Amino acid sequence: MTKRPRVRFAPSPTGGLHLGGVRTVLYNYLFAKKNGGDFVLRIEDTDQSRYVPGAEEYIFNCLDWVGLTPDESPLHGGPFGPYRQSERKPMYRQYAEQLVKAGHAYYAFDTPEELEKMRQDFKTEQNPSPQYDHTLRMKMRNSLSLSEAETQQLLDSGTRHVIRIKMPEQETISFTDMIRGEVSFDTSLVDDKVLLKADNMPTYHLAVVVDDYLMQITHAFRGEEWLPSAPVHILCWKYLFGLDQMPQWAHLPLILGPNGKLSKRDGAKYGFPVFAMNWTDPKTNELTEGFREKGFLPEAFINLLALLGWNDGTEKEIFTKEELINAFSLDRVHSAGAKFDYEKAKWFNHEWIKNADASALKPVVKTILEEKGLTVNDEALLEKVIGLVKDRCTLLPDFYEQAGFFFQRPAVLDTESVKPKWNDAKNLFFAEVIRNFELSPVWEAHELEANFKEIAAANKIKPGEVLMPFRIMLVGGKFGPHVFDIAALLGKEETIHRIKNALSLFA
RNA sequence: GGCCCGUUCGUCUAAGGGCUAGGACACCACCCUUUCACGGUGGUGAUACGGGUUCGAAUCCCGUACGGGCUACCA
Repeated sequence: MTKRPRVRFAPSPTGGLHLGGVRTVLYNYLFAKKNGGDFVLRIEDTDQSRYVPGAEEYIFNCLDWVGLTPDESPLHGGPFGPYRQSERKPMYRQYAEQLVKAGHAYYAFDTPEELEKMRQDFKTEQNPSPQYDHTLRMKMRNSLSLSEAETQQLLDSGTRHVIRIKMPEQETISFTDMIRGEVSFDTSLVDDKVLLKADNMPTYHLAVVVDDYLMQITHAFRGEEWLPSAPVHILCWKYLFGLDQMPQWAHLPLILGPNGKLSKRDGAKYGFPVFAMNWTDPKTNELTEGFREKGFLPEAFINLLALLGWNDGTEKEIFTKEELINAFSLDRVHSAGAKFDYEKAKWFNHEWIKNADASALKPVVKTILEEKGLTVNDEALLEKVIGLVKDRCTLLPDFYEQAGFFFQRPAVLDTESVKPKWNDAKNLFFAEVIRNFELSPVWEAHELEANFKEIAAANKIKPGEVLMPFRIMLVGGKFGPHVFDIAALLGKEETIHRIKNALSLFA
């Protein structure tokens, strides 16, 4: 009986894909998959002046990276195409005309200059931004204020014009939002929004209802910033297709930055990514950093986004995509905006790295090490190294700091931490360690540690005095996993080489 | 200015009339660790305010304050 759910994400390809955008995709996707429905991606490219080359492809790459693949899209096709609004251009005018004929919309001939003049002329302290609404429309040049003959004449002569919705004067529009419940608006306070632009492209307001209808969308999710224009869309639905055809709406809470709606500026200012992946503005060449390049795992990214405004009612916080699909429900989405906390975001990533199998991490870690100029030719070693250090990596590039010394001898050693307390006894001790290691038949961490400590005891040296120098010999500084684990993985030859080399520097 | 939405630790949140208001991040302390992390234990820390309704309100209602969004031939 109930229709198969169809949801859609409708970005405009004007730049990088924002955190909030990805979360909207995610909630759409989760809802669709949870309820056995379809997830449609539609490109809202009705503003030709804002066309940005590469932005659409970028969006697809982002979705690919996070693994939220649409069932229908300009790229994947589907039975309701085309999925790019610019390619649907011829469809829209008839609906706008239909509204004019029914008396719900009208032609408006005002030029941008005239509109600007109106805004200036009627601007007062009480009303800083005058609207093109029922109080003003008879003072403007449109098919309501002009005679039929004048209107026809303007139309016939090909005068540039738009079609505006005629908002009723005394009506209350209300609907039930899936997240915030009953919401209502007084139509006398809403302006006569443009539905069809002078270039025959629809505005968002017309396009969203026409396309949602034509694409048989059952549930429409979007950011809360759209709430104020909901009455326009609802009226269009009512006049064009009937309210019983209208999808159910859910206005998602906003993701906030330190001051208001999170913007890419916030990212630059406070040092965290806002876009899913790196985005370079083709005009300015300005690069905005993305979560992927910052070193986030896509699974972690999805996970942290899901929990920004939603929870399953338990204390569980780490979810795989499948678990999210299973647990997701819109009525557990918060209605209040959520401030983005980068520290918590990093914690999610750390959890995912810690819990990941070393083998699963191997390809991406290898890429990172190689990008930093290291050569990795022993895959088995790499896997062991990852297993050893992943607990201390929060972001993927941390693997370079934590594991780089396995693949490259440390360029500089922290000799200052050793030299002041260095003496002949230690020299002799390490000489003996070298002899012992050279003869050691087995090369294994516990064995090495036992031998090391035996030699220390025999030389009346406390292990604590030589452990740190040993570490610095191998890794260059005071960091890394257990020294003997490091030595074990480094191998006999390399370990001894590093001891000898360091000895010459410490003396 | 107008309209709309919102308000529980610094942050993300749980608790849909009945508990010492719970968890997580961050922070602090201790333990583990002869490095740094991981891990473990504990701690600091919140119902914006004022009125109702009720035997009883974080929870329901009203007002105030504060925050956010919108107010384009942009989405």
